[in-house]
Amino acid sequence: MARKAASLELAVLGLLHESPLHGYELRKRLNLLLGWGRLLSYGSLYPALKRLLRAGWITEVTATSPGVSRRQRIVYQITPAGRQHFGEQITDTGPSAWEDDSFNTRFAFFSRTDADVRLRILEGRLSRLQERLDRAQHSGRGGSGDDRYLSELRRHSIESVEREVKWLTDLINAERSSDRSAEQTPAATRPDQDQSDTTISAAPPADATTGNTR
Amino acid sequence: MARKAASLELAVLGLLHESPLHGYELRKRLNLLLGWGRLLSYGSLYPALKRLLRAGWITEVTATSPGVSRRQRIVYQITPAGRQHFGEQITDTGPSAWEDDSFNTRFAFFSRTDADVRLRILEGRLSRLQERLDRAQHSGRGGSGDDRYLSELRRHSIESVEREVKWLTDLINAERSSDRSAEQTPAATRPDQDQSDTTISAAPPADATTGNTR
DNA sequence: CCGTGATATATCGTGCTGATACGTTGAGTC
DNA sequence: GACTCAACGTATCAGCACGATATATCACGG
Repeated sequence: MARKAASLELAVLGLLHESPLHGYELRKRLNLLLGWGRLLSYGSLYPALKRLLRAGWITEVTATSPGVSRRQRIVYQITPAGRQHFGEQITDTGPSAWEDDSFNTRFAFFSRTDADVRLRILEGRLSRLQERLDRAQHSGRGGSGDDRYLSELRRHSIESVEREVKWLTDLINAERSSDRSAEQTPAATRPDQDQSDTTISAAPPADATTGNTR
Repeated sequence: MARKAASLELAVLGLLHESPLHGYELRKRLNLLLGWGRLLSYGSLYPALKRLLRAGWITEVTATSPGVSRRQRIVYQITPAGRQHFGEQITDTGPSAWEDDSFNTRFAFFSRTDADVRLRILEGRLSRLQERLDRAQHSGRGGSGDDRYLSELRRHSIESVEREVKWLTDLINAERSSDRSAEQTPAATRPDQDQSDTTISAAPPADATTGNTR
């Protein structure tokens, strides 16, 4: 249960891993890190922080002003147990590491992840997207035959997923190269100035899509 | 309240507008129509149907077998009041018609929508996406400075939104053309065989994305 | 006939989302 | 110095989505 909850908690631990933060700042960073669309609400953040407190992964400290302001703020810190938990979770390639939220969170902390784990996660994500693509293409026209707008919507959705697939494929190739040749460029290494690539393009979480979701 | 709920109800009314359906079939079609990612669960569908029943927009009929099977099925039909409500909602360019779910639902029923309303919806959606783009580009590097993976994630997210923007722009131009020249090709009219277009590309709901969302 | 898988209806717990409330701090401005 | 206003900051609530699960019927093959 709580797939999304788990990835939110993981993201919080990841941010606190670097430095202690208070709620407001935490929300801003989370919104930058994940979620370019709808923003994370306090109604999700605070309950998540409480769960983390209960589990002993973080502690809270009431701090009084950093320099000028004497405004009270509640600062959250990660505990050693929390660091350990974060390490286990980020490494865990268990079921569900390829879902939208979970994948994004893990990807955001890739620089703290081992190369082999990175590869496993990228490949898992890739196969998950390919499944979506198959389902979408297989369904063909869905019920309503020849509606122009509907088929345009579908075309665009499929193209989006294809773009996403291409992105992952490039990342995987980059990982493999840097894996073989010592430990060089870890990231994307976009082929060239790109533009006018003959291959297909794919895109984001099918859900959202111009497509999507919802 | 209930942005998502409202768009789900609208989608159900839109499907029932064509023909009566039972729950199982309704779910399948909704999953084709919207949501290429996570599928709609009965835990959302049945409560939505109950809300629609309570409001008097649909009625349920227990049907016994279409041909061979004498299995009981509960078939839902739209009422005249439901048709009217659907017409009002689909035309309503009120606040919130540009959100991910809401926009997708409305777009899916574009062929039953007047040309001027289509344009208003597309333009509203466009400006909403442009806002996202501005926010994302403005934020620049968000806190963590130079993380290779993080910046790659951001780059891809932004590209996705740009692709989405381009899609909408093309659609709007197509609408304007067909608007001026009588009432011809309503849909996309992709420029040519496409591929290797020199312009930038944009994409789906920032949320999902490789970026993403949600 | 018995198992398997698609069809079909329904509910429950967990917790996300958007709205809202309330209070503080700092900067501008007249 | 008093006023306004936006950003900061913590917190809660109603409504509802989601995933899991329970139950049952039907078609088909072995």
